[in-house]
Amino acid sequence: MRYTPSEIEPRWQAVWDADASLYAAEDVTAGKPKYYVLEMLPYPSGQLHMGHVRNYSIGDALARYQWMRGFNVLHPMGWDSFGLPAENAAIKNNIPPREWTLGNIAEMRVQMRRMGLSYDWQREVTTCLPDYYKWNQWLFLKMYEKGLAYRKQSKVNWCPQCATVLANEQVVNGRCWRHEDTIVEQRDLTQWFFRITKYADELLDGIDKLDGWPEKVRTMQRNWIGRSEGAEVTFHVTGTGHTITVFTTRIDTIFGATSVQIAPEHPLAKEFGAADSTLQQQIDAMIEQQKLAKEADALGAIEKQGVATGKFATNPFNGEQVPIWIGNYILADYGTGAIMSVPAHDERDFEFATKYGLEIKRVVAPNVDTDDLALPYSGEDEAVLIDSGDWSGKNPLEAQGEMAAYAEANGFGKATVTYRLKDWGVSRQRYWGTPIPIVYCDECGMQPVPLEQLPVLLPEKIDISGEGGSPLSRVPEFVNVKCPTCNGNAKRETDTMDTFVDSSWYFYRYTDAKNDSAPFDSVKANYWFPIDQYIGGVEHAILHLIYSRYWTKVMRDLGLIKNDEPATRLFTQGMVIKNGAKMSKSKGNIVSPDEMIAKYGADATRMYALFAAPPDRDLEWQEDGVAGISRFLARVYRLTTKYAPAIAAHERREKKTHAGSFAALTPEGMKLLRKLNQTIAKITLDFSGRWHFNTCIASVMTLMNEISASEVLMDGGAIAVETQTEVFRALTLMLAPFAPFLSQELWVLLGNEGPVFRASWPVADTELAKEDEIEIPIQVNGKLASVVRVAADASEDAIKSAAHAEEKVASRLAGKTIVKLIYVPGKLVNIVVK
RNA sequence: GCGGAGGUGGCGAAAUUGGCAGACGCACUAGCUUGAGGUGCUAGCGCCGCAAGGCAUAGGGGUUCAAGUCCCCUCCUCCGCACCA
Repeated sequence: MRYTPSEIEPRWQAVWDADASLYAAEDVTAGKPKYYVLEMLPYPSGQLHMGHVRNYSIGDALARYQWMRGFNVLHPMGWDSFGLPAENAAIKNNIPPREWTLGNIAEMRVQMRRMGLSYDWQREVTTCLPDYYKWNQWLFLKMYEKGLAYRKQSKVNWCPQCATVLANEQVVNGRCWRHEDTIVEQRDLTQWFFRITKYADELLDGIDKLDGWPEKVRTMQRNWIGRSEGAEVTFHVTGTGHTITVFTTRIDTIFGATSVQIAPEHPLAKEFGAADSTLQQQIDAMIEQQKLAKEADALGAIEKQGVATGKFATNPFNGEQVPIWIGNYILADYGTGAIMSVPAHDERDFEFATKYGLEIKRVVAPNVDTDDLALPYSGEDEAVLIDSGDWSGKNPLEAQGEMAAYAEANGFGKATVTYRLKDWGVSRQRYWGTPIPIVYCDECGMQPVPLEQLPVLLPEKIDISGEGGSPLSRVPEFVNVKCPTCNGNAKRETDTMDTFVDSSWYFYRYTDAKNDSAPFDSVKANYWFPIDQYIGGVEHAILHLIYSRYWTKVMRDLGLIKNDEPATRLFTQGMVIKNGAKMSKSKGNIVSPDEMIAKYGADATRMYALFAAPPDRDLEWQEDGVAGISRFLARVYRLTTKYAPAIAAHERREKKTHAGSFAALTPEGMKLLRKLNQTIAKITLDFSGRWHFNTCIASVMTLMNEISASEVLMDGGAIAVETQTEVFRALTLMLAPFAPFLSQELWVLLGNEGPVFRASWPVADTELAKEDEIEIPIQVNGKLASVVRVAADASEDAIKSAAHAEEKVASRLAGKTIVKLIYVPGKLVNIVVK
């Protein structure tokens, strides 16, 4: 019989599609241990791409394996379905966003089913539907109540392409995360923010415990949070009532401060500029320069420039007057927007001071013997303070705490911590997102929409032009509303929420997807959480993955869940590339999954995605490789179906068929069973540990080669039907995580019933797996001379004499003296000669 | 510049604890089969060499009986961060 995936796959797909219970997770009362495996939900663009295929093939293999290992598996899927492409499609093709999106979802769901992915579709979550976004609004209001959602005016990132604001996390190299070629602008706007900074320390400290996450992601998150311990010190501006507070991590060097530098956007700069129009012009130029540099993501590249204000400030530690400068390299939105400049001990300050001829005053010296007294010197631990008043002679690290305490005691400073992390701006001036449930009343001011009035529905009839502000603001029926407090005329908030809000908690909704009285039932969430294995692309390392960690902590503090982190283990799979480059439309190197499936079948396509490289590495898509997998599956099919009738008739369904029949086992059968059990052991190990599916599949291929080589023996009766049963049964089970359609087909042909992935994973018999003969390499001076074949339990002496008996060994030993002989039991012999 | 991951045949890769480098697959070569057309099977396939043998895991050095694996130096590729005081 010929292997025809185009016949087998649709047939089983129809069976599976008709049975919603097939992949359903059991409820929380199931007596089994739970296992929550999750792949990141896709944006429904309408077409699955190879990155998805790879991501889902990994997750599906794991889900099926864990089912076979006896776990209660939760393996859901959903749609991150709000977002701009739907609006763009509406503008371009005049299709309503909802219609376009739901159409895409339907198409992609078909593609996923065609791939045979084992999702529990009863738990499907579609974020753009009111039954989901209602809970976004509900959670928003809970956060509003707790002061975690607030409105403020600030400088925000504006993507002209999206015509909306972006959060800091969504700006990549100064460009929009969705539009690589679009430079993000800076604008002043009033926006809604989530107070993620409140959880900065917990988010940072939690990283240490995420030992199931890739180090790379942990490092990126640490960098992003950017915690910096230091101190604030307040300087009085001479002759005015003003003060300047600086932030420094090196308060110990304050006796070496020779100027104070403030950002051009610092409030005092404005003050100074007001009295001096030349100065104001210089300040304006710097502001413009910083803005442009930020937009070009070249803040680090601008040349340091400054302008002296002519004003002075008093160093509260020693009473010295230092000049106040405005520096183009000082950022208004980090720390206090002002620094003290210590040229002797900071590289940047040194550069600046040298350029403008400012005083350089050494206050730290190395306390170890060194000739290198060059400045700037930034040593801390092996150093000592000099010319620093009462702190002279102290170690800098020690002095830092003391000096901050001193500043605090005297009212001009304190120890403090700053973060690079900023609050999460969530307002979007777009239509296709969750409406922010807030109403503005002339009388009562800002009012939250009462919970019982949720959801605030998106109006269906809307004209999206892509121009001029938030589309919702042009829908009077939406905007005009009665104030929930005074019932007077009021207006709705017309911005919608960032779509990253949707994906911050969607995985909780899977645990109770149809709940219409709460986002989910806490009992259910607490049973399933945390996620045991989360799988997705590394591109979300600081976007989705930091937001969802934050959201988990917020929901915990709202009493909804108990876990501190969403996922115990995270796996970031590599990219799928073609001809050395990431697949993309612009490069024209896209390979369509549908085309692959049509040509080779879903099984071969999925299996290739797992075989071609370890899952964490980039994978070069080679169609010839898919053809190779397809040939392999065809061989499995041909051989299994050849013996299946006899095996099925034999009707041996027990796990350990060989138990009573060892005596009847032929040496040839024994050999095959040995290989089988070695393969089971190898795959089981790789599955539980390193996830190297490529080597798993390679070892199944090796087994298959051995079975092929035994065909004559099976035909001739040298390998009995009992043994055949054992071999083909296990082979089929081992293929189930990788090639679900084929293994299901073979499972039934072998006389079994029910889903193959609910059968038990085979257990390796270590006794059977043992070799009775082993090969021992014989080295002479570390170089391979020969290999001897000996009984597995051969004595050291027997192996040594076998080694000496080898002609090639003897010839290399001739005329030499044996200095030493290394024998590693079961591994090798190395004869060292002179 | 800082941090991380990598560099092994023509290609994707394997070598899990320092112990036969290149499993498995692709491509290629030869033969058989098939007969129309990405068929199946058998054998070969790191490099040099007729062979014996030698040389090979980015390059150089070291430790060891033994190094892809451990240590030191250098080079290259990819990713992240980068005036954050």
